[in-house]
Amino acid sequence: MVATPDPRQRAWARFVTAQAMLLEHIEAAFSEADLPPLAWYDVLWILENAEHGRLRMADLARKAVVSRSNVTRLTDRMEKAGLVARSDCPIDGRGTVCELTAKGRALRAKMWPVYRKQIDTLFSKHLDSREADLISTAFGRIIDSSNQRKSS
Amino acid sequence: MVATPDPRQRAWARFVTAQAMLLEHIEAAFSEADLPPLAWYDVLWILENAEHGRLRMADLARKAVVSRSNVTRLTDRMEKAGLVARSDCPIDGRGTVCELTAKGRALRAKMWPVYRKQIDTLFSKHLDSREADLISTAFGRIIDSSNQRKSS
DNA sequence: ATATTGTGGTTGCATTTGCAATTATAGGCC
DNA sequence: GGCCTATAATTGCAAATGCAACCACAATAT
Repeated sequence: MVATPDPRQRAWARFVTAQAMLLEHIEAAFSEADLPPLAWYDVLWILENAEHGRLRMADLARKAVVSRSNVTRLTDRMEKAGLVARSDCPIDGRGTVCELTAKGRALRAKMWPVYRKQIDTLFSKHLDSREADLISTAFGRIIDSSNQRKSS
Repeated sequence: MVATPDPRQRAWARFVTAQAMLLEHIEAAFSEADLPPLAWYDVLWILENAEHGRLRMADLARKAVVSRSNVTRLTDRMEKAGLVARSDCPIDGRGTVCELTAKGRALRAKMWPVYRKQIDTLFSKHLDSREADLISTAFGRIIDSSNQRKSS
């Protein structure tokens, strides 16, 4: 490996590499526990924290950072598995609301310990709380700025 | 959004979200410039920094953090595009070495300014050098530990 | 009211990915 | 040498993804 001169570029490179490596471990852990992939967890978690456990498709897509069509297919599968339910939006005839079911809630609760364990051993374990706070605030800035570019 | 109590878990959440958002922007930038996806850049860059611009398939897979079969397909496409060339490994009859071509080198050079611009505006711009260093070292630890888990 | 333009969501199709075989060779052991 | 197991890389097939249409309805203008 050649040294990247700029510390920010090195940070970027490690950021990308770490992400890829950790996701691999996490998906493997879910798979070994006969649980669905991380993307499902994300959707369940987002819905669980939304008002009444429901969200419009587009909002769900934005929060989960996936494309519209992708969230359609994702919820197709999850609906088939009984984890969410779709219904027409009462205030917008075009819209659809995606709602968490009790089964979905239960699955999220079941997935969390597996996920948490991976986060702890792969990630949290290697950070002191000062570092964690710094990473949070720095990435918070990055996310905000990236969000603003959405309009373009 | 509900507040995640543990600062490390919040850091994790933002880490994952930021990654997804930034990759979206970066892929879009490559696409708009009629350039191939980031995965190709990664392979080209890895080869360019390897001895003689060549690497065994398995090593390439490890460095690029992709599965074996995936790297096979990736190099299939890149070979078809004339960016890399495969040949039998002289010291291991099973092996294949993947070598960067002049065309591949040229494409990497052409992609870099586009990539760099995205890294700068989306990522580097929001970090001071102290933060960048901290992120580098923290993620360096995380990557090392994750690598050690590979053996299991 | 009617036309026009915009937005929400889904679908079709091509590309890409992941996983489980499969093939070919290496390396140790007898 | 012959046998057994392990490793390198590829392939087939199913699943997931991205993109460009597409349909239905909303919102605005006239």
